[in-house]
Amino acid sequence: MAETTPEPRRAKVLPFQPPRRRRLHEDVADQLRDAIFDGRFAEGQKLPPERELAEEFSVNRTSVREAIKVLEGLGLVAVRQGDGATVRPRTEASFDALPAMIFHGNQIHLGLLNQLVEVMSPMLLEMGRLAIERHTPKQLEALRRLRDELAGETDDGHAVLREIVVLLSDMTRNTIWQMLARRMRVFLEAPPMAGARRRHGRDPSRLLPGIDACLACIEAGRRDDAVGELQSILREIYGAALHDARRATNGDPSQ
Amino acid sequence: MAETTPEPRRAKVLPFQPPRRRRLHEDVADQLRDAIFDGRFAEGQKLPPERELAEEFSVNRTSVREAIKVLEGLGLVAVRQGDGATVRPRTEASFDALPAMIFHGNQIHLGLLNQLVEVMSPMLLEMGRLAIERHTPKQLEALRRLRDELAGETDDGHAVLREIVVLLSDMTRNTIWQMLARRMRVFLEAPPMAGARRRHGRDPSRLLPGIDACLACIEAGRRDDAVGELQSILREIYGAALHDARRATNGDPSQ
DNA sequence: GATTGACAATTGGTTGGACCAATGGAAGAC
DNA sequence: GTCTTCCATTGGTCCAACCAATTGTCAATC
Repeated sequence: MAETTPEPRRAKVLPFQPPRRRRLHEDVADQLRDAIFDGRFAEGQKLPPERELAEEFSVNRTSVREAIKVLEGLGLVAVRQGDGATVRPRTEASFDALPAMIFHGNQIHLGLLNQLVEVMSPMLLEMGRLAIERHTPKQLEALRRLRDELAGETDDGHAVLREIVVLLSDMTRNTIWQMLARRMRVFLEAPPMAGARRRHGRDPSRLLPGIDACLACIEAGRRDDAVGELQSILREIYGAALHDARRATNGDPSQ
Repeated sequence: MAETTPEPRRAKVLPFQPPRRRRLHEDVADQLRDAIFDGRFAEGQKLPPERELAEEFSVNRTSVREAIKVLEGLGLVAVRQGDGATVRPRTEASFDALPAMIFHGNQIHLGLLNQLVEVMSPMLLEMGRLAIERHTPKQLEALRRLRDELAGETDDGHAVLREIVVLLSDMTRNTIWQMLARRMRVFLEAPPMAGARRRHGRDPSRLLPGIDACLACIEAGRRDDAVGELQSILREIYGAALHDARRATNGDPSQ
């Protein structure tokens, strides 16, 4: 496991995605899901019978069933034997359905994204507060390493940022926060958001002064000040994200 | 739809549950899920092949596949063709898996429940803050009606409390909060939690003074004071819930 | 005429079996 | 040793059939 050459490790040229062979039912599920969000299947309305959908999609009924099972898991439809699959109210949906609700094709549902930020903003601040309160020296050291990585040459500063959020969640010693932080990556890595950031996003290294200030406060034992710095950083991040999203949907010239 | 007899509406004799015929794959999924949480399948370990599980459960391979699809949706396993289904780290799980993680058979995972309260406590307070800020007169009226329902004879005060939380989420005019509040019901209605409350729970009407105080502050336009009252109410609720849960797991004499 | 009960069509649930496709390790070639 | 080839394992898809719940219909009954 020990590197023979101590020189800085090679940065990945591109963030290649593993080819992840798409399964049929995933394709079917995505199309049905989008149809629901489009309103082509309204709340309370019934999906066509499985046998009919199978013919329409030109796949076996099995694949349609698996797709509907996914939608059921997302809380988008309720299935009853003898009856059919009924579209449930949007507010009953699972959080796992949120990315698809917000990122629609290449469009971004700005209203929902704003609402999400409104919810997550105080949440992340609270998470940071706990992290500052409970971290171990070893974790603080890891945080400093990530800070240095952000400062040095890195192929994807945004990825480092995500790592920082995950590390903060670990610092809270709270499993729920850990789950939350890890689930959040799904939003940040959603293609429309990642694309917008790639085209319009500012360099994450702009956050370094704030991070350094926050670290300094932590080391000095001034926790409240550290939380204040954290709040500034979060505001900056949210602002940038919303800005990128807005530009991505309102006529993007570079697209 | 108008009642011909204006007398108080009949209270349901029993909280009958619809028979909800259990589907095979749900049973299989539950057993596998519990096996994962028990540690019978550790992180990184592989589940037995579908064909083997089918034989073990004495069901068709299709049912096993649907069950595994559910686990995949919950983020508990990762499936790869040609390889198998690998158990993922607990922190990667979906929130939808949380109820099963916390309520295990008749036991309650007190540690996790505490962590959940730690996360939800500031969240709900923030939700209430928005509700107080943005509510419409009509919604406030609905809130007063729920308050009166809690004060009068009601068959299930806890159900009314849940209604109040949902109403508060609607007041925020934020879809994400609405989804959150509605998803939360799953936790509160989980059999072990509901049972503990039925056996040890105090009457929710004890919260009436706090609720009235909060309403008074809202009407007087003193929002900050209203939030303060809300905080007291939440603390009371959390305390009671944790108390009930503790008694439910630590040798319950009435059981 | 209203209610009840039997019936049939519709639709999801389950089964068994077959074959395709990706993975990973084992055997063999160099 | 290293690389390639091959094959057993395992998930993915398909097909055809039958079971089971739901719903509406319609005749029998009161």
